Amino acid sequence: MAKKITKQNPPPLEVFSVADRLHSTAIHLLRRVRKQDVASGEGPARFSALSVLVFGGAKTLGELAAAEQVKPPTMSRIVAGLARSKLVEITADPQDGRRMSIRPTPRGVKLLHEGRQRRIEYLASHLAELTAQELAQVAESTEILARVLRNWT
Amino acid sequence: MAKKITKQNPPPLEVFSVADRLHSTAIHLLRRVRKQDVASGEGPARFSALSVLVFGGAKTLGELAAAEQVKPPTMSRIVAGLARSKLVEITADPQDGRRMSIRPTPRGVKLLHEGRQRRIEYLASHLAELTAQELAQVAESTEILARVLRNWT
DNA sequence: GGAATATAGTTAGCTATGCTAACTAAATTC
DNA sequence: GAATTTAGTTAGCATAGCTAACTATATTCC
Repeated sequence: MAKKITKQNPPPLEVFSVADRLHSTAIHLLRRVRKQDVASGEGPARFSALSVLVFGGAKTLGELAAAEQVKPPTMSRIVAGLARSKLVEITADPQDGRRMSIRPTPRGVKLLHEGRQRRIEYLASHLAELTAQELAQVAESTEILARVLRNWT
Repeated sequence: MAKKITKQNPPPLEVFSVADRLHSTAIHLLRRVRKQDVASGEGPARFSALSVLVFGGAKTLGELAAAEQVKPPTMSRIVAGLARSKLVEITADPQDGRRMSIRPTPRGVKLLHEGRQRRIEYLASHLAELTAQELAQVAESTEILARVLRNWT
């Protein structure tokens, strides 16, 4: 197993510097890309929730809230907005009358893919200035961070 | 000079895949870290604007809005909030009565540094699970992306 | 079986952040 | 000195986050 730096040995200064720059870079990257999402008529929170449904299948409201790291009332409103735009449909759980099953409509799937396409094309057009090597580095680093996020408490 | 992929040759599929995962990872990373910022009593937009002032010195409202990529009315309200909390002070420009000069107060500088510390410690505590090699990879990739952002139109 | 408790979601109401449209006030141009 | 431009504000709308308090259904426990 690879050597791991754990919380028992406090992290070296280098980690703080990386954390700081990573944070600032992530903020400014998203601030730009977010505007593309808004062009679809749905805000980023709705978009992100819809993408969980499209790629992860039907979910209850609580599961969606947990996946998106927001509280149930917040997700309740996001889902209400998606339902109003007919991007998701909601059915009652026959086993448990308190639960709802939320699933994307064909319209929802279509809108997600279009928005995703628009956003990715925008980001990709800027990543296109990178060399193949740099792109590979960004790709690898993204996977590393995605793993950190999965282990996040 | 290294081979560059330019907009003249459309980007390969790989770029889209990286763009997509980068976007999703950035969203989820920030969603977690944002909660630490809120713990300081000021929201992320105020925090970010304050950091521009602390590291970049006094600015007019328009300059701040441009730096933060928001419209003037939005920045007007952010600055009003910072002023209400006595984190910035505002003086009129003696040369041009329409312009305002916004600068951080000592209290603002202190709060920024504390919040930054808290947020960075939080992020760093999770980056601490990485090996030195992985951390270096994330660091390098962050610099690459920061460069892309600087060149962004 | 029925009361107490736990769980899933909603409603109400607050704050913050984004926008556009329309305004005020100061500076500049003609 | 009138017209225009520029800097910032105000008003009003929508999204998105929260907590507190509510409803309705399930479960537990006597």
